[in-house]
Amino acid sequence: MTRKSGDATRSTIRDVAARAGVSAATVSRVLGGVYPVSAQTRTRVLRAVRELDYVADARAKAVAGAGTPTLAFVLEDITGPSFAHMAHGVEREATRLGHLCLVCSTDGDVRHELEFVEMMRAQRAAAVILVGGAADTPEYRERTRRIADSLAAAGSRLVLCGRPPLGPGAPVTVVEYDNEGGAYALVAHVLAQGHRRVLLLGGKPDHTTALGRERGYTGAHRARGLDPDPALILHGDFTRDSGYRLMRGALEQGLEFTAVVAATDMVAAGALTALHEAGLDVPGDVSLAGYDDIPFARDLHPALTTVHVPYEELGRLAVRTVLGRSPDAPGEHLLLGTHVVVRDSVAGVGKGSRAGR
Amino acid sequence: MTRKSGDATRSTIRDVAARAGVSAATVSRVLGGVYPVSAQTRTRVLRAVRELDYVADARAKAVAGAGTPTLAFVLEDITGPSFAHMAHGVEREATRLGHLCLVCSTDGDVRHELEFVEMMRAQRAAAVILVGGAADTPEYRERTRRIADSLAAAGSRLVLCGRPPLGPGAPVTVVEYDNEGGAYALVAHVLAQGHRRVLLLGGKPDHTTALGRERGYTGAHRARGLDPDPALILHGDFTRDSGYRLMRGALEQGLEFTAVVAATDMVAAGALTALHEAGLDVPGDVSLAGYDDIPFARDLHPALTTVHVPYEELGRLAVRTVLGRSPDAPGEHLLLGTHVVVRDSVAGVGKGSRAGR
DNA sequence: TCCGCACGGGAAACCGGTTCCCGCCGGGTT
DNA sequence: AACCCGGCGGGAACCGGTTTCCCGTGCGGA
Repeated sequence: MTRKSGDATRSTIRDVAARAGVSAATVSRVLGGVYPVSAQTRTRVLRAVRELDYVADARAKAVAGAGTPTLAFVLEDITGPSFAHMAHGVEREATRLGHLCLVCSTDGDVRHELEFVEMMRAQRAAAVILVGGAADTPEYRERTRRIADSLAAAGSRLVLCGRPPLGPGAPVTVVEYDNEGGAYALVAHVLAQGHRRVLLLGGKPDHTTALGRERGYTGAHRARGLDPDPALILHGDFTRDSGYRLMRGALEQGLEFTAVVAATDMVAAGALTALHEAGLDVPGDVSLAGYDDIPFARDLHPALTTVHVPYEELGRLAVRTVLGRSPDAPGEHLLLGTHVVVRDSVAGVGKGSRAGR
Repeated sequence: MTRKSGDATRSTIRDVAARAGVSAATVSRVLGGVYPVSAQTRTRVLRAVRELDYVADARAKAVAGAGTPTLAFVLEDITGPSFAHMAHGVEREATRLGHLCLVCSTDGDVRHELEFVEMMRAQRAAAVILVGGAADTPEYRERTRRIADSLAAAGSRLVLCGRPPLGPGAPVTVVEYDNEGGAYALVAHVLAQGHRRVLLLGGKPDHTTALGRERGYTGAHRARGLDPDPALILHGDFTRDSGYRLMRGALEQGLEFTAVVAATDMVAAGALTALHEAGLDVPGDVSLAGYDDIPFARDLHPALTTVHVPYEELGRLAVRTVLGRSPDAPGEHLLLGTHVVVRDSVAGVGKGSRAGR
């Protein structure tokens, strides 16, 4: 009777051993590398492996203590350009170092984040990398702290990538960038052009990233002895649609401003078309700035002034820092620099009509 | 002596059993769900689990035959918007169905693709999803065919997502979209506006996706009895920078054309900037169209006419189709529709100066 | 009172690998 | 000729779970 189609039988190491006429231990040694094996045995085993198209079960290896551990990263939405770049950095560096990557996206749901981390713990991931910001509430801190402890106790480690530390003593590796500083420099640049009423199209009110950028906005004002009008701070999320809606709303509402600072380039993109639709010229009537420096920022018209964030580097650093590190070493904190890249969307004030009615 | 910090000891099921005063089998049963266990025993076990913060090792479960298999997807670069959307679809549907996702990016290197698939086979992934196009050479087909067979023999399955089938009889699930049809409709739309010399900013010459779009371009011409000038077909890749470079080159070279069709929206974005830098108005002087309908296509100025591809749906379908399917069922082939979305970047010919010198 | 059955739980085999430990065998030394 | 030593390979324990098989107990019915 021939092999019925559908028998989908993987061969095990013992099948290989039987076919090569040796023991399973020997097969393992041939494949494993270092243990001395005679040339003749080796070729017999390798032939059997080839004939059976055998590949050792990575999970069984892992259980037995061999095998390279996998890395896990959890992010909100792989679709966001900055997330994607961080993820890319993580993934590249991980595979360069020979690790596989598990990925989960939470869609912004905190419960999912929790579930995923639990799953990653079950997978015995070498590290769990939380990519991107999060809603910063007391419960969040406490919960994340517990996760970090739990991971550390299991020999793994939590990494916060693009998210601020939890507080002293948490067994967490933090790799973030100077979020506030970037916003500060950007807004300072805008103010230096003479703008005094600059609209902030922010993110969710308690989101760490949004918060940092908002602090930079406020700080840059204060540094000039200015007090930003709270009415000029709007909240949405980091999507293109949010920028569009917020901008339309502000326009319809007759808010007065001469410049707009968007929380992200995507938000800026949406805001830009809203501005265009309202017949306003950028930067003639209104100046506009973004944040993130995603690749197509220069393809907007006018090319978008924004702040550059080394997202990919961030991801790479996250994995490089966390691997080869004792699981319960004290927290480590890396802070990467940002810089504003000046293009054409911010100009001096008072060169055109003015927004608002 | 207290627990020294650094002992990073995971607890095993036997630890839990010992603490609860039962056997490991019982712990497994309590956690597993269905087997009858007395209420008292259950609570004792659960308490021990909680006290030890125990999580069962997913890899050990997998070896023992329990546990949910993971899914794997391999793509070129998570950073590309269309890739990201497919990945998102895959990931969302997979977690909805309770599966974890492994991700690898090949950076366009075929050898990496091969390595990764081998790794996924070692991981005993339920399915391996190849996301996005690839260079279509005879070796590619043969190699991929072998991979498919090998995966099928191991009870897994290869899925091609956004990539054409390999030929008859391959144990492969294909979920793609009407790449050629979309390009055909788009170029037909451009031709209908009176354009006769339309420049194609294509992808790599033998890339499946690029090829399909090129076929659509040619087909639309032929259908009108036109013969496209080969000099108007340029090759690059799918990035923004490629579009920019190609467009600049075409302009400097003095190529004659009244419309530009870009292989992707990203390419179109780069091309648009090059056009603007050359002082040309779009669509006054030159019409421009893209492909993919990525979210910010409408934020370019003018808003980009493009073809919409249901990328996320594609990813979702890929996992839904492949799960709950016998591993060596005959090949299945799903083809999703595309449609052109008309915005402002394509206008009638002869309304402005003209590109080329 | 005795039998049988359902219920709950333990021992052990198993999943597919790795690795420790030991024994065999051939060759060089004394 | 006896001894020792080193290179190879096999048996078995182990990793951390699941599942089969079996047994002791307590209960209800005859």
